Amino acid sequence: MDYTTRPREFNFNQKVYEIVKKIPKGKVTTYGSIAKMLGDPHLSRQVGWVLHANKSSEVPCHRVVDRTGRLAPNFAFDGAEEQRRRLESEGVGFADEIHVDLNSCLWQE
DNA sequence: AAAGTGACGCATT
DNA sequence: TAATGCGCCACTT
Repeated sequence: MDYTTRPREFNFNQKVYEIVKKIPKGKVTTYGSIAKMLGDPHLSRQVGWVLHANKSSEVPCHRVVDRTGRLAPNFAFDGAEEQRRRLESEGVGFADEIHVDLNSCLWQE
């Protein structure tokens, strides 16, 4: 990481990771929620960027969806199907093929 | 260096 | 109700 030119970004990334790691099993959260927890509701896009940059890692990014509950892109993991499968096995309910049931599974501090 | 792009979200048309 | 536009910020070309 380049602290000189991107000090803010570095800190932001760390925070995002910390939050995502805290998501309990069987729950999901949204990019917007994470951004809000960080203090700036408008950083939702960056949250997505951070997760994409890290994708498959120690961070359970499959528990992060957009504000409608829609699963992220087919580009992540092995495809949206894989993500849905993982979420379902954790007990996350689905409204339809690509939308989680935020009503009962949305996690918030 | 400038413009285009994107794991988003909200307001407006 | 659906479609479009704009803000936000880092990345890529």
